[in-house]
Amino acid sequence: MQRFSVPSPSSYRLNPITSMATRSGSLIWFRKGLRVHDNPALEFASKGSEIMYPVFVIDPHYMESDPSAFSPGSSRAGVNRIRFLLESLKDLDSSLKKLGSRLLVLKGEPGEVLFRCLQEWKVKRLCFEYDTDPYYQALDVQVKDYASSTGVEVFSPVSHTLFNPADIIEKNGGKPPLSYQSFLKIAGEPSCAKSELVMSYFSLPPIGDVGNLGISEVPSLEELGYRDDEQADWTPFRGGESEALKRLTKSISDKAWVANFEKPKGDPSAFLKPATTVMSPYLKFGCISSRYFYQCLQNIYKDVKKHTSPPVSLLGQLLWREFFYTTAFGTPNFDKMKGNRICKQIPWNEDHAMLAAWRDGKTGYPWIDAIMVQLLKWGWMHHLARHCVACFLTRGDLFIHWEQGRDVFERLLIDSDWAINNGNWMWLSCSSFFYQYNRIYSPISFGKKYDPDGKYIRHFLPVLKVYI
DNA sequence: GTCAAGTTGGTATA
DNA sequence: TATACCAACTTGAC
Repeated sequence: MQRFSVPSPSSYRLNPITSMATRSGSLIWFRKGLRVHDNPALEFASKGSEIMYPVFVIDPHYMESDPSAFSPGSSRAGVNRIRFLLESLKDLDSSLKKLGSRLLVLKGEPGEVLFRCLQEWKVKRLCFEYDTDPYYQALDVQVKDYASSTGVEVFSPVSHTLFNPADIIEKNGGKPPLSYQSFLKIAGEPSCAKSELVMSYFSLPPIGDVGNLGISEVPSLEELGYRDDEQADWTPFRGGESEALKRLTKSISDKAWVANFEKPKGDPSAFLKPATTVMSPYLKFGCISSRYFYQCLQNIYKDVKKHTSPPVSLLGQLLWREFFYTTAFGTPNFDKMKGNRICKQIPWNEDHAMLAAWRDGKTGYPWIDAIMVQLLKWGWMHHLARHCVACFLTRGDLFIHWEQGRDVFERLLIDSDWAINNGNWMWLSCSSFFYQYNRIYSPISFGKKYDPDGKYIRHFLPVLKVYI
């Protein structure tokens, strides 16, 4: 069980630093974790290093425009998420510049680019946040092998999540808990509950000689091959750590709201002022630290007489994220029906025309179509709205494979997260975690309940304005 | 074997 | 407007 033996961040700190006399400096490789605050990889890279190379690698497959895709974007991501990522990188670059550093942007296949950097710059340390997604699990093995074979010390702390999923799986006897309540019991309190987080710096080490590796500034959308008129109604959510911290501060400024938050009671049709914090895209890219978010919530809970609890509370939402990260990490083929031991095997229908109608917001059910248009235009919709369209596509109405709905969400959501997206699609299709298939979200009455005047539907389906 | 499980719709009742 | 309750379901945890 090699993949579960990941040391905790604290044990890394105790390791002696083994530097080679001929090497100097460190390289911090940003992937997620696009922030300065509470970033242990950045902290370790900057400590005791005279020079530091902050690197982000643009993978053209992920970032560059693919005109053959079903919506504007790259082959793997919608343009809303690409833009969110670019904004996050610009903000990170600007924060680093204020501290005497900058973001070095390189283009190419990430592993190959990184090997070239390590060769050229002869750093003694490579630091990057540990990542449980299969893409990084595979890539990071190669990178770690390469680094250790060339005498580079690797520091890869767990800081994207509150818990190390491997720890929880180990505590549970080698398998992830499959119910939320048992997850809570096993997980207990995260270590960040009592630790102090490094939130800011006076300065960071300067960058060294970058050689001839094709370093650039953070590119614009146009430079990646997108036309600026490609999407008229952009997502209203701006990327970046600064925006994330502002949004968090504002979201939790109303202590009574935080204390009384109950996710199921939110209004999925509220779009001018969403019923939730909309912190998910910032958590996805690590523009905000989940551990800082956790501490902010605990400080508020301490100050109020009573507050809601998981699973429905705001803290409960952070823990849902941990739950899915843990089950995803401990389940082979988590993103597939076949070969996935926790997924019910269901003979789903093949229907490309219906799938396309669902995807493009053309089912004829205004409530369903408005939600899908919000997804296309904004890359975000309320959690319950996601439930409605996922139920509709799978067990509720069309009986189409959850993997096909998952693909559409994965591409279009600005907060698209591998573990959470796959977990929720299995949940909604009654393939795993939840099995009460007789509980169906009505594509008509559910919308009427929350949007009786059709304000939401009219906003995202303006063609209906004349009728309702 | 028993119990509990975040997030349904519809109806009855206060 | 809010709440209670029923119908009819499977599975994980213990």
